[in-house]
Order: sequence, then structure tokens, then C-alpha cells
Amino acid sequence: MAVKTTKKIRDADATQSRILAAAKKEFAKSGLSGARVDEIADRAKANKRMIYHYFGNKEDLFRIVLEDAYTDIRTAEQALELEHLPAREALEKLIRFTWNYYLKNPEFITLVNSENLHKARHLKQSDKIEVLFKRFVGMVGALLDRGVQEGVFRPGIDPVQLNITIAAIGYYYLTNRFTGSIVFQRDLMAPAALEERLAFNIETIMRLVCLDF
Amino acid sequence: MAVKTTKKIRDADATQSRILAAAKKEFAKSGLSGARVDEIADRAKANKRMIYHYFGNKEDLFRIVLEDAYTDIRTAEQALELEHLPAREALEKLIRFTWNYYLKNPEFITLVNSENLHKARHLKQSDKIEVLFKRFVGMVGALLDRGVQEGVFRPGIDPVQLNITIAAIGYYYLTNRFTGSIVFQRDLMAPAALEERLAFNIETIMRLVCLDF
DNA sequence: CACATAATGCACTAACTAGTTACTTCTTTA
DNA sequence: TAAAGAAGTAACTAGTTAGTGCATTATGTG
Repeated sequence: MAVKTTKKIRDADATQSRILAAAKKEFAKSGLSGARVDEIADRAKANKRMIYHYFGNKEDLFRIVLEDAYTDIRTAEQALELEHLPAREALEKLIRFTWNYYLKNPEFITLVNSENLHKARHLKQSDKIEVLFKRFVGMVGALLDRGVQEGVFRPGIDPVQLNITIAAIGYYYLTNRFTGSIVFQRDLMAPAALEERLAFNIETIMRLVCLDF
Repeated sequence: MAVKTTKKIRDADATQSRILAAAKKEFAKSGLSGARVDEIADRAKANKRMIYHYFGNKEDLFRIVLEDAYTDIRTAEQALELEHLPAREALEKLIRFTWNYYLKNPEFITLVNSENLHKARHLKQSDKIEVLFKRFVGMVGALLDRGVQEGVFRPGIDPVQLNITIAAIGYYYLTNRFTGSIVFQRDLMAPAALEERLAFNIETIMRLVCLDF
């Protein structure tokens, strides 16, 4: 079946996509409570009625936006194909990826923060998240094992703790960039500062994981 | 002048304290947008009018709550007197303190998150914060220098990067404890998990900073 | 082309929410 | 002890906000 290229006046899929993109922006900008449904409708150039038609209500919309965000980062991670690299290079690639993903997708961080403010009550309702993460933790676990076999990593490191730490040192810096820039009296988002931070983070993890560094 | 111990029916100071405490809870629970002024008044067992009388408006109240929270943690840090300990012990004490402070004062984390969602526009208005942090960064800088002199720390570590990392590895774990417990399928707040995390964090920093660990 | 169905728009409401007005009650001090 | 000012209250307002009822319009299919 040929894909229609005619620009339809009415296009359910396109409208839903626009609503999701708009919702992501608005929820990321203002949080769940601060986000305005009218604002989402405006941004999406859709009628508010459509939001309720396709997504039920504000909270359901938030849940779907959140699920999409998680799916997106985990999918990108799968595409790294770390298993084809020597362990140390693979680890560094993972650190760089995590940092750059947060940097280029600041909405991800804000959405996760918002969800935690609400004690993860939306994520609890989701069933497709667990599988996503099981695969991811497995990936890092395999990487650690391989590094030990190659004789470059220390044995006995918990992949979950390592994952959390790799995420933490990037996430915290970026989510708190506004207060951080004030209290430390330097522009944490200046290109040089970002490079410096990434280098520091790589060093932190390498010293933690590698036998000699 | 003797301090009155008689329980006054009307007590401006006591009312202000109750409002501040209530506001801290409510803002921490629901964020700035999600917090309700009526709810704060109820929690404080004060009339809503009093909030506007003493604190101007909701945003000003938030700013004061935030300033108090920052002052509180930095004051507690000063009390550590790290300069009286060998550098390695002092560093470990700082890591433990940071972790335990976040653990016992979860509102602090939520308030800072909320402020960053709003691009730190309230902190920008504050003037007493910079001094607080200058002293703190100076303290860690002095500790690093001393460790180098003692021959136990690597030279050339940026105290700001180190501060950020020490905060990050605790803060991220705790702020994302709800989503984290779901995606990693383990209770991140179980006593054993908390101990394990603290140990992992100490190891991370020690390996980063110490010459041999 | 006609009909069923899906997409969309408009105008509304019921509940909520920050902030205020006008007043009463208590406390201090000259 | 009386007056002045500070502390406190209740009821209200003006604006906002999530969610809906219902009519209308486009689209694919037989």
C-alpha cells in the first residue's frame, strides 16, 4: 500500500504526534502541576478537545510522554553496540553517550524529576519499562564481566551502582545548572565548562572501574 | 531582658515559624506550582492572611524557605570542623555528612529541584547565598591542598568539580529513588541498600582523590 | 455518490486558587 | 487604664483551569 503524501486536513496520527511533542515540552518546562492543558493544545496547534479524545486526561498524557522518553533513551543506548568494542573504550563511550544524551535532551531530566516528585505513580502503571531496563542493566553487567576477563576492570562491581553513578555525575550537574551557576559563581553551561565536566566524569568512572588508570 | 515563657495567644515569631515550617513541607511535597497557599495556612494552623502579612506572596515565601534551606545545610557543614582531622578522614567525613544530610532532609533536595525547574529565579534575588558557598568551596579547597601536602591526595583536583561529584552521587540516588526502585527492581531505600550505596560512594570519591586506595 | 465513522471546533461549567477587604481581638506602653 | 498598634479572622473576588456536551466537517469505503 502506497503511503499518502497528500497533506490531509485531518490526520489523526499527525495530530497525536504534535500533541505528544507539545506535551513533552510543556511538562518539561513547567512540571506536571505547572503545565497547562490549554498551552499544550496551543503549542500542538490542536484543539484541547483532541487531547482528551486521544489521551484521556492530563495525567494519562503525562504517563505516555514519560514512557516515550524512557523508551527513547534506552533505544539509543541499545544502538551503541558496546559489545563490539574493547571494554575500556566501551565504558568511555557509555559515559560520553549518557552525558551527551542529557545535554541534548534536557526534557528527559525534567520529566524524570517531575515523576519523582509524584513518587513515580505514573511509572508504576507502566508495564513496558521493566523490560527496557533489564536489558540495559544486563548490557552493563556484560561489559563489566568482559572488562574483568580482559584484565582491565576490577572484579565485583555492581552494575546497578555503576549505572546510577554514571547517570548521577552528569544528571546532577545538568539538572542543577541554574542554582549551580549561582552558588559556584561560574557559568556551568559554557562550552569549556561542559568539556571540563565530561573529562572529570570520565576520570571519576575510570578510576573507579579500571585496575590501573 | 527576660525571655517570656508564658504561652501567648498571639505570637508573631511563633506564627512565622509555623508558616515557614509548613511552607517547607508543602513546597517540598508538591513543588512551587503544586503547593497550595491554603494548605500551608492549614498546616501552620494560621490564617491565610498571615502568610501575605508576613511574607508578601507565594513566591517570596518560597524564596525565603529556599534561603533557609541553603543556610541550614551550609551551617551544618561548617560545624564539621574538617580542619582538625587528617585529610583522608576529613574527606570521608564530608562524604558521609553529605549523604546523611540528604537522607534526613529530603525536602532540601525537592526544594532545589523545584528552584531549578524555575531556572533559579528566586535564588538570583538572594544576596546571602554567595558568601555561604564561597566559604564552603574554600573549605574543600583547603582540604584538598592539605591532602596533597600530607602526600595522600592527587594534586590538581578542582574543588568545585569534587563538590559537585560528592553531592551528585548521593543526591541523584535519593531524588530518583521512586523511579529508580521501579526500573532497577530493587528497593533503593532499604537499610541495606542505603549502606551499600554510601560505601560505593565513599569508594568512588576515594579512588578519585587519593593517590593509593 | 451516499453513508458511516472519525476528526475537529466552540462554548461552556464546576471547581479551584492567589490574593484582598473589612473587620475583630489581643497586647503593650505612655 | 486608655489608646494605639499589632495579630488574627472570615468571607469574598477576580481570574484560572481541567474537563465536557454537542454540533459540524472531512474522509474512506461500498
